[in-house]
Amino acid sequence: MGTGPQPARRPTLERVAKVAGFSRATVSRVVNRVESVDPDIREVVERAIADTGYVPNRAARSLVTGRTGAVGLVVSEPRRVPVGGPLVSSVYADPFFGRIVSGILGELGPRRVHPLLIHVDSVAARDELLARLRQGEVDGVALVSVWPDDPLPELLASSGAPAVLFTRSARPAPVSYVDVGHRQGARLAAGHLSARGCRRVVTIAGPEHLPASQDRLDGFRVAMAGHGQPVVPSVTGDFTVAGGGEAMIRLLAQVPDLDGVFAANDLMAQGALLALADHGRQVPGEVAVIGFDDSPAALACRPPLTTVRQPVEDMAAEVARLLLARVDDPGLPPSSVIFEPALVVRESA
Amino acid sequence: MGTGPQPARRPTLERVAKVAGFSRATVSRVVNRVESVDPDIREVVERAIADTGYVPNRAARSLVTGRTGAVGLVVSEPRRVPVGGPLVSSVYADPFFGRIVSGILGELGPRRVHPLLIHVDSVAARDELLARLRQGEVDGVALVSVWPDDPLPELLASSGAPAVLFTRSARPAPVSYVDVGHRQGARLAAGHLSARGCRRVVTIAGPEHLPASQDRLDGFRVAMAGHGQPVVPSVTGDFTVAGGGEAMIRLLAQVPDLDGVFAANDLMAQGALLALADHGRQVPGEVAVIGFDDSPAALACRPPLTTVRQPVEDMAAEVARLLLARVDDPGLPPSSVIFEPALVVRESA
DNA sequence: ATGAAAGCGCTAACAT
DNA sequence: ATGTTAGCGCTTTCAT
Repeated sequence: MGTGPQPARRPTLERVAKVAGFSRATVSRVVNRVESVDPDIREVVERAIADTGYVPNRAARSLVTGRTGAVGLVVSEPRRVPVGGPLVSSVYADPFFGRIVSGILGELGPRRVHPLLIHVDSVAARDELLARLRQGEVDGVALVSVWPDDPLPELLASSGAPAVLFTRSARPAPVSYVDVGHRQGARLAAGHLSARGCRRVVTIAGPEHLPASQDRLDGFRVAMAGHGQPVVPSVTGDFTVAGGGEAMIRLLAQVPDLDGVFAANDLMAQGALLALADHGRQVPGEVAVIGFDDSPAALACRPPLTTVRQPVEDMAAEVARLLLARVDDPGLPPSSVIFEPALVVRESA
Repeated sequence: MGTGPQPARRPTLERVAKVAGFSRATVSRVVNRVESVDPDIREVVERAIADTGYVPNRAARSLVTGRTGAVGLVVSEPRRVPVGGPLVSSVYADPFFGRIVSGILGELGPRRVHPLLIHVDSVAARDELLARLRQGEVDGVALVSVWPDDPLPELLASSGAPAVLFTRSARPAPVSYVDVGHRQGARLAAGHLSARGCRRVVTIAGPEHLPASQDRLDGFRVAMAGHGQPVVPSVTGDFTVAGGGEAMIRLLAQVPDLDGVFAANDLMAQGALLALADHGRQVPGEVAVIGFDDSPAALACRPPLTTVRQPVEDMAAEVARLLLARVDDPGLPPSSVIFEPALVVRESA
């Protein structure tokens, strides 16, 4: 490799300009695809760029443009262990997170922007995020919050930085968000259970104060009332398999003759299925079970889980689109997109 | 609120200096915690920083220091759908990925560096990553590769940028990596199966050409030979539940009287369990099943899965430590850390 | 259409 | 111990 004795400094615009025989400004224009450049000159410059292996320096560009080309993918969640301890979070292990990452990456990748992963689990971390945002380290933020009553959406809104939430925030705030029709999904589940002839239906709700949990629960209750079951016993779970199992056991004790279960997510439905099997209940014969999400876990259940599908990847892609649009035009007003859920009938109900 | 469409310019060092009545250099020293600053002056400056709400501009700092404070978390995987199609990847939905993220975040967070998520699924994306690395957009890279014979480790090594791999690369390259004792884990599984009295054992291997798959398979075969079973029928799976189920069905057809199964990961073991149940085989009575990973899925299995535990979070944290050390001191030679696997006995074997 | 030159905000020599 | 100053590499008026 013909590199001289000089420490191999990366080629700069200056260098390319020298090689091409034109000014930095012209090379910059070519790099940034500005139209007004003579085709012949452009060609010469492009060759020089290729020859030198030039790549623009992000920091320098950032410094002048005020843009970084990176957005924050923020997961906001209360800390479970004392500060200083290891990071314990079930969010990342939940396939839901992975689906969000896939969707966001799919949309961001082609636009050449990458998400910076930021975990916010304390007030300090929150302040730091806000500071970084103000200071322009990221151009915007996609927020996934599982912190009940999370103040972050409001703070983001008042910071004025481009931000889009994955699911509505608990407290109303003027921020864009992408969500699924939780109530509608719950209604789908209620209708199916009811049509199957279930008359003593129960539900395993998600963590309290999370809008998604609340909406699924309310929606389900209202719909079941419409189907002639005015009271739906409910136990709160934590969106994990273990939590779903425990909730199911309590429900079984509370309503021994239950014949239908609606779990607020697939992982809890899976736990419910396991608990039901442990208690010798036949599914769907004696008890019908419906989950929510249509996560990969739904297929790993026995019997395969009937569930309310949430197009997470598409939703995440929409989050990315909305965010990018706001980074390009900060003046855009907040907007929201609600996706339709769909009932996926398998064997558990 | 009162904020105009123009984001108010952030306070700069200059401004803080003016407010404090000292020079930019002194303020910079305070910000960067340089010792040689008069305590009294430091206090004045600190108040000025608080009053102005100053936050250092990363880009400017980066431009002069050549550091960004961000590292790349790269997932390298061959593309499954044509370029232009959506991003289809099972990697992110695998709890394994989430555990890696948790581990890395836990180590990086306190050091205030954040991972930039980068998906590499084409030669173009690979070149871009390398360019970004050269150009200093990230200070280093943590690589998770599920691309058999991935050339990226070698390219990373020759790029000279700090890089650490999660698991050894297929082709030997002078790069640091963190891994688990695959052969040892496989040996543990073989020993347990054998001690239980299994005599017709089979294995569901991971994708070919991945060192991890190969090592688990070889290690298992060698160990079983030592236990008196010289030939271990094997079918290759793709690390998914569905893949494990299909492999199990083929194995059942091939070796109808099998009495033990070692799956190269928990997801495939889960699939195997499901298939076994569908075929009316009792686990662990008629067939004992052991997985690998000890992922959350292991507990969601029925019966709960006996498996070889891989301390993924700890390993990921070590990846982060090794990487950070190399960012701080680029002269450090490549090193590798191998974690010990452990047999976790539950009910499936 | 192209070039010259002025910074963007910061750190790090070098002076004092 | 503190201040002065010279850039880091780039985009962007403003001239030409």
